[in-house]
Amino acid sequence: MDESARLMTVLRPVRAGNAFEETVERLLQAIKLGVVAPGDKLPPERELAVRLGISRVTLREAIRALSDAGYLDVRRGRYGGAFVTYTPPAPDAGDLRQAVNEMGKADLSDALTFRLAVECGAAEVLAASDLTQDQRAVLRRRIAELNEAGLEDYRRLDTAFHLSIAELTGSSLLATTCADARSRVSDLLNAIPMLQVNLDHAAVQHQAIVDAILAGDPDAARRAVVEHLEGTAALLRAFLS
Amino acid sequence: MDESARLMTVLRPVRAGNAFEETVERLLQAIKLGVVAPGDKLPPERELAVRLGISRVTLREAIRALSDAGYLDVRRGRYGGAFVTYTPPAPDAGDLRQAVNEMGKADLSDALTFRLAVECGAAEVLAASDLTQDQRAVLRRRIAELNEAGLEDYRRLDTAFHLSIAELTGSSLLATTCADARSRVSDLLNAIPMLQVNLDHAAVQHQAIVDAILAGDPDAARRAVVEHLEGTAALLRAFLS
DNA sequence: GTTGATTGGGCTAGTCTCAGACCATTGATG
DNA sequence: CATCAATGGTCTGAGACTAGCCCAATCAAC
Repeated sequence: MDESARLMTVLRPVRAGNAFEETVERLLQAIKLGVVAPGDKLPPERELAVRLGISRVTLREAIRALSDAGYLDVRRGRYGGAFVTYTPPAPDAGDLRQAVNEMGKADLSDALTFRLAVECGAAEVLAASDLTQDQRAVLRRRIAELNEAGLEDYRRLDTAFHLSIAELTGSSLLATTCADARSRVSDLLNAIPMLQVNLDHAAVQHQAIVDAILAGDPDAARRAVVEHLEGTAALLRAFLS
Repeated sequence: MDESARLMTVLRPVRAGNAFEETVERLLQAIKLGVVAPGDKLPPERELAVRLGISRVTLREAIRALSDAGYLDVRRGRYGGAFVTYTPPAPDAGDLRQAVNEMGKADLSDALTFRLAVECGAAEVLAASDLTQDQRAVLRRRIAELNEAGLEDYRRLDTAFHLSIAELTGSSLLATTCADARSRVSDLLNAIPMLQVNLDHAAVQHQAIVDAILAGDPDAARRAVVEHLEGTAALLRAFLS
């Protein structure tokens, strides 16, 4: 509202924390989004440090912290590495209520709005572009994998499906932003009980999104994404005490 | 496409540069987006350092660099400060061609896609929400100011109009993201000659966006934003040699 | 077994960044 | 013209971060 709202927006902190903290956060994002699946290992420290643009010392501190916290199992020697041991906790309504309230009303609303906007934008952009057969195949494969998934893999493959939409636009900025938006609510989504009724609904909605994109209909894509995301968003908002 | 596309997305550099570089970038964003207008001054160093979450020493190095580069005029003593001296260079087709090609085809496409997605998303979210009278008034005021602007202030007020849409959603994440998207193409936009015919078109398109938002029609809002942004996007793409 | 490639573990010297204190300049105000 | 509050300018010691190097453990291949 205020004329100086833009000052707050642009002159915000340059860094979200020190290198160690930001690295922990990033690795946690990779783990929780299932980018490295349980049982898989992170890239070797030397390579990972280069990718993340930090020193190996700092990376090792972050890995150590995640290892201590039970997310990783680090093994030495050839064929060793940092193996992901984390599996999402079983959904629990009590945990959900607690997590939602820990986050705070304003932050939750911010995150949900953000996610809605960027995922809608990504789906629309994709629906508006001329898709190659390969791109169409990726979408179809992701949704097929998701539909065949057991409860074990559902969250990870759901994430993979959603992020694929942004990735297929070819914009890495958009892909990064959608991944960020998803990770801000991933703990909450994981705590939502997975009832068969809801999974069936989600499957129909996922199909509607894909159909709209493949049909090249941005308006339909937007509506499908809104319907899909608003369902969980309304549920989460209801948990605010 | 690749299964490991997500690895590239998530395990990207934790930091875009050192504290000095990131601070210069941020101040430049504030200046080029017109968050601090020419002739205005930045907040006092002590306050700004706290806002940016960096030490005064680092902030001063960044200010010094921008002062040396001619963006700021630093004056000591009471009522002193770092005054913005930068005014966007006169639009020039040659500069534009050069700037577009310096940026590279992939990055330009990425930035344009990103901006399209997030601005569409923001407009849709805003159109889908119940707007207060205050919010409606802000939108109307911004577009009125823009329509009355001289060539001098046009770019700054155009930016203000676009960013207001994201700000009005109440999501600071979304506002930040839109500001980032805009600043990635601001140099290019500034180099586009401002022909009266184009300004007239833009005014009509701006009005269409506001009308759709005020009418609560997300689909119409999306179409209006797409039409508005695709115009300049197509122009920029055409400049790729 | 022995070897060798790959990987995590650890050390050091140097640079970047910070917090806090103090100095220098300016100009409105009395 | 003297005062003084606000602001930029400067210094210092401590801690964070880095690059580069070498050590230690592991295990497939020979």
